[in-house]
Amino acid sequence: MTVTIKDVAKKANVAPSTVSRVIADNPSISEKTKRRVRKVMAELGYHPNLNARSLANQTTKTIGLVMPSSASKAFQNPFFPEVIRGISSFAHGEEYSLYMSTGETEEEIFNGVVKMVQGRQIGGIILLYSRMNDRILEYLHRQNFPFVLIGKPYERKEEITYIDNDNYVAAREVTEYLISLGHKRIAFIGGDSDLLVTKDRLAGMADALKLADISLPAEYVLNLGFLRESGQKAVEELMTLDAQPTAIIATDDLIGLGVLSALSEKGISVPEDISIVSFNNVLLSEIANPPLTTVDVNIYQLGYEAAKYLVDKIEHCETSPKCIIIPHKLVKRQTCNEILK
Amino acid sequence: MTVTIKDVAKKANVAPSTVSRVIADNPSISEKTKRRVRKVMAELGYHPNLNARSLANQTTKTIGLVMPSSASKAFQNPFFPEVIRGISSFAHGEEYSLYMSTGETEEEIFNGVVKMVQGRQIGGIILLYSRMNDRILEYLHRQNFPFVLIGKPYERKEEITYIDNDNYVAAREVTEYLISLGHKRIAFIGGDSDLLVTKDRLAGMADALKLADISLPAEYVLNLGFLRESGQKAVEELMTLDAQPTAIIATDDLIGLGVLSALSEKGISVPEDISIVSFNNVLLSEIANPPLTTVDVNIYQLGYEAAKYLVDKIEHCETSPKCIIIPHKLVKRQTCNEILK
DNA sequence: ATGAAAGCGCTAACAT
DNA sequence: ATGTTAGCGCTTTCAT
Repeated sequence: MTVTIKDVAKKANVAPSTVSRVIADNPSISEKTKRRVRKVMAELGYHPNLNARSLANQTTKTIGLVMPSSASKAFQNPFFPEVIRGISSFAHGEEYSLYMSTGETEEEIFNGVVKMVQGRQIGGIILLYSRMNDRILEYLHRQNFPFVLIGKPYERKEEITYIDNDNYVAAREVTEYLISLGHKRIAFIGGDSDLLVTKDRLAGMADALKLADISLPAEYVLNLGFLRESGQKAVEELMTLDAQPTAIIATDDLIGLGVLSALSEKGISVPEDISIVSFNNVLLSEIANPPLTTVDVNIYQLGYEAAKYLVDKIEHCETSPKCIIIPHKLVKRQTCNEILK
Repeated sequence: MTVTIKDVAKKANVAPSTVSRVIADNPSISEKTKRRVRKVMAELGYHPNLNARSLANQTTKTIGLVMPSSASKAFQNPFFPEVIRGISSFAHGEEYSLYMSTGETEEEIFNGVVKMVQGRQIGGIILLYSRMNDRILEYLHRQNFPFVLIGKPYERKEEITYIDNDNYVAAREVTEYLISLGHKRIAFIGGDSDLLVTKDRLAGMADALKLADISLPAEYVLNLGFLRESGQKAVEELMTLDAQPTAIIATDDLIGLGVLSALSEKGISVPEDISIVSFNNVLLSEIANPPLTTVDVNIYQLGYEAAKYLVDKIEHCETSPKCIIIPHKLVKRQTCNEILK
């Protein structure tokens, strides 16, 4: 039924191995037979069975993707499509495809990873998030299976290849910017507190503040998850304070949006009454109303480089771990005002 | 190095075929040996090589996903993560995984599809978009390869299984709602005009208008792609008109957001000066400022059902094409006002 | 209830 | 430069 390498071989009067070599463009086959074989392949509509190939040579040109538990709606964050676009773009150039397992809980996801690793379905893995004490990361590292991390490893930084922004510096810059505008009461709204981005950005902010001799009261630091409610709840809490902040740093555009909308519901105007800076520069931060001032972290690039270094690892057995830092850039739009007093 | 079925067989003192049967939970193996074999599998940390399995039995539990050309940033629309979440959820229950090829241009995507189909990497395909004259759809249909469509086929409706909303009715309802609020000058901003959703929604709106004896001038119908600019440009055009619309129907929340922000830039307030309804009820429509009145099309459900019917097709050779309509619901938030005059 | 053996479609020594 | 052959790890008749 399906046309195999044998059919091609027969029709082209060569051995199956020759056909195989033609597919691999092996230099030891004469141009003449190559042409002939290729012609037959086209005529017959031959396409290699990739399972058979993978089985025979113990490799597969596919990359596994691991997202944070999709049950958590974090997945709705446009960050992910965008990293994937970056990954996909590099992958395509190298003829790699992408594979996703389908768990929802942490346990299921872990099992999915084991299954695709041991089941030999993928040649390497990209972790699209980074959190503390990650079981999956532990497993991959122990297995010595090729993987790269988007974000920063919690421990063993020297043994793991990861692609990240300099979130510490980015947050520092953002804070300094706010300070330069005259802000002294600056609040921080983060995503999940076990995510490393959250930690790094908070650290950067705290240091910038300290350097400027500005205090960061505990009530100004909120970690409420990555979603809308995060922004909403944060605003509730912040606004009951005696000393209300004049500026807010949100670790994610989605949170920034939530803050924006919560503020507007309360009749507080941005940037007149309060300034906001968020992170990521997702498409919709520009559509926001008013458009968000945000740190462009080059999401696409994060994905692209991740794929690149992973393929490197897979194909060239590139084993020495690397740390790749993608540049960021503050995009000033309309949510920050100077404070005069 | 890797532990195979033979290793297990040896250690459990049975034949490889027996192990294979244990994996398949074949009833003709005694519970006793099943237990024994399973124990050995656990001890050895055995995991089946899925390539080998696929090769041997010519099936594979993975679903291919096809998105619209990711070069077009349509992919940034949170619609996709959400459908995928739905797909993933059902798929997981059936132990299916997901596979994506990585093309960017139409041509590349098409080749990717052929490769995964002929390469026997996937057992079926879900098309996450539906447009006119789609080459991929043609191909799959001709090959008689199991696939389902999210959206509506342009032709041969009776031969294709598709999951869709009743976009025509939804648009009618939305329009009637607007009419009931007193609006008579209603504009339509659609995504790509060769997408079938756009057509259906426009048709529904047009009919509702006709029924109410309200005209729909050509200048009121804009199709400018799915993105932010779409909303922006549309507002530009609409606002130069002599008879400016008092309400806008946008076929997508992202467009709705764009409109919102463009309007606010011009100092036009929503819903006081102009009303907006959009479609999809993506997470961020709720975060919008003001929160968007939108049609919840149950994106997750679209994905879930798509996966369900695809698996049905694959496993039970369910061949008779079906049309599944997912219910929609108008979610009234804060972008529509009554018009008094 | 279990084993032996052939074969899925391909690659990779090893020959020639 | 090309053919022969033996697997890759699994499933599945066909025996027993």
